[in-house]
Amino acid sequence: MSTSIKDVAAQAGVSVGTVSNVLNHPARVSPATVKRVQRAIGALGFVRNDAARQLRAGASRTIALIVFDAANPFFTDLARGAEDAASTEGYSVVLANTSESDERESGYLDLFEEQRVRGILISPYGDVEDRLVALKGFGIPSVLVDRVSENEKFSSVSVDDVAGGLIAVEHLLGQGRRKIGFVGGPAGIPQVRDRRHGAEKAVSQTPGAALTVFDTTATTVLEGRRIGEVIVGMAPGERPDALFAANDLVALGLLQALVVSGKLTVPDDIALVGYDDIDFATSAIVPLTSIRQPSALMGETALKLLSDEASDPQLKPQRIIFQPELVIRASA
Amino acid sequence: MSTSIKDVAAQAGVSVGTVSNVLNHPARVSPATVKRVQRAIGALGFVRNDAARQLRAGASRTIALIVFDAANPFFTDLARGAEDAASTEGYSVVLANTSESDERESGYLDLFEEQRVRGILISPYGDVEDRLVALKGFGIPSVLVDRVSENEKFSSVSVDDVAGGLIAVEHLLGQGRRKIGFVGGPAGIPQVRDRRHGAEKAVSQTPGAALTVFDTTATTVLEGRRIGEVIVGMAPGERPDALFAANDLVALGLLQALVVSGKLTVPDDIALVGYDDIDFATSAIVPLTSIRQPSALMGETALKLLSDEASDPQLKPQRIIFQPELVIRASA
DNA sequence: CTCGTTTTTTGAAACGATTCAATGCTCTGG
DNA sequence: CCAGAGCATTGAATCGTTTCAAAAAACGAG
Repeated sequence: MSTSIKDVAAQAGVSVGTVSNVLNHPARVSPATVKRVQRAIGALGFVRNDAARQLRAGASRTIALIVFDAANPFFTDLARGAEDAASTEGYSVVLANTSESDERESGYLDLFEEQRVRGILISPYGDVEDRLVALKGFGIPSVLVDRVSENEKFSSVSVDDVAGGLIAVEHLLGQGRRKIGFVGGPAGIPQVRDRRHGAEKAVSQTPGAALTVFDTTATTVLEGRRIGEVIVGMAPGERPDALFAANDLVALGLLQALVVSGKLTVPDDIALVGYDDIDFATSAIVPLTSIRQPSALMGETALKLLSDEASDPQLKPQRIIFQPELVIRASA
Repeated sequence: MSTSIKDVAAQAGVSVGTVSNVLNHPARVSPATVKRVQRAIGALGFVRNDAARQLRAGASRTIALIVFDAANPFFTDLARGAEDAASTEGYSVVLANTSESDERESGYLDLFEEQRVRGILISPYGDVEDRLVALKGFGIPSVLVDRVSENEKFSSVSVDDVAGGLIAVEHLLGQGRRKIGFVGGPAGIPQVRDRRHGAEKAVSQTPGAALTVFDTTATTVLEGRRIGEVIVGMAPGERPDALFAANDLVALGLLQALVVSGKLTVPDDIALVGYDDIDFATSAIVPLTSIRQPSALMGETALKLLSDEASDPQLKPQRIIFQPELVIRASA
């Protein structure tokens, strides 16, 4: 049906081996022949059949990136970093969004296993480490992103959330605030837990400082608003003079509730620090001080680790932990 | 290296043809044999090699979705719709994000052509119709999303943005507002142009109504804020009593500027309608009245069209246009 | 002009599945 | 007991590349 390498060979008057060499190792072929073959390719509109190539060559040039929430700006930034790195290394990245479904996550793992992708970048949703071990045995390496490997079997790229919580609250303490509120939850989420631990650590190092925890059922704008209203309703003596939110969505919700009330100003009455430094943080009513994670760099790094592991499967797993960074704006 | 269908056949004591039938046409094989083969598959940890399958069978079960901004909630919703539909039709969807780069868009088209994907869902960024025509001749159909096909060669799924503009402004007029402001730009973007045309149409149908256009350089929160400050600074007599924003980001920016000024209230002094109904619209300071596009449904529909076209290439292109819907909240 | 070396080209053998005509087997009815 | 129908199974051919040992061609030195 479609033109194959054989047709190209006939058209150019060379053997199929030569055409293949033009495609994959041009240096081995004389310049004149290269030109002739390329002309034939152009004339016939030949497109290499990747399935056949992969079947024979064994390895694909595709890397899969599996995330559980493609809508989260953090992941889209990370994806962009991975794509950039991939294109310089000669790989292509395809994205799979599992929409927080175990079933779909496992379905995509099946798909990519059948496709024999070169490697998998994954921010796991369900419990997939066993599955990834099997894939590794099968010759498909993985690198975890935004999550460290529990059994040390995989390389991972993540951020030190304890440090993030620490610098956020240290910043608030440094401005003389003493009654700190931590807003976030549920406590089961590793990221939330770590950020809170960092906050507790900072408070415990400063005499006279205290931390109150406001638990949320999710890290959303709505939950932030709910807590914000609670705080507005508190007696002035009880009320925190600074808030650290588990992420920027929660922080934006808090901000809205405080501003709308008309009773409290940010940062004069209450200072506020968020987490993630999403685009919206800059353009909030009061531009938000936040903790930035190097999302694109994380994607880039993860891809490089994966690429290294793909070329040398013996490589032992590396754990890379980035340090977050405080971005000071108007809210604290 | 890894186990092949041949190993499974040996283990189960059947021929390779039978193993293949178990995998693809279980009905043709006796139940006892199916069971025996499946046991062998399990014991050996066999995973079908998709490259070999595709090489022989000709067609892949993968559909590519190419978008130029994976961070836009509209596209992530659309992707979710497409994925849902795909899984019921037995396809898998992989995402490619071109990040508004012509070069990358064309690179992904190359990749998917080599991979012989079953079809392509694309929200084009650059000028790729010629490229898509070539792909079609090659046996790979495409369906355009959120953009109609200029040359009628492709099926498309989009939204009637003129109608969207019309119902938005009719709603404002219905509340007695007469001095309408349209905020959006640049005028070159098809979506912006159409929404504005709809607004003009509504105004022209109502005696005494007038439309002022506030041009923006991009549809962002920042630009919305900028215009919002301009409007706050206008003399009360000149000032619009209602605003229609080209999208929700602009609307949120406007809202922030108006609220922060403390001089104007929404919706009493100025009513406000946005477009897209993004998640943030609900949780804005004043919950935003907006125009909703059925993004997930659009993805679902596009995938079905593509699936139909994949099974019958003769099918003539269909143009499906959804009607947008007014979602009334507090801002107008 | 010849011999040895290097560069270029050749072509057949994989890769691992699917397909399909051919064969083997099991019933059923006469 | 046999012919014929209907299932189940077989296995060789095939898809379009890449690979690599071997052949051919080109080149240089003596």
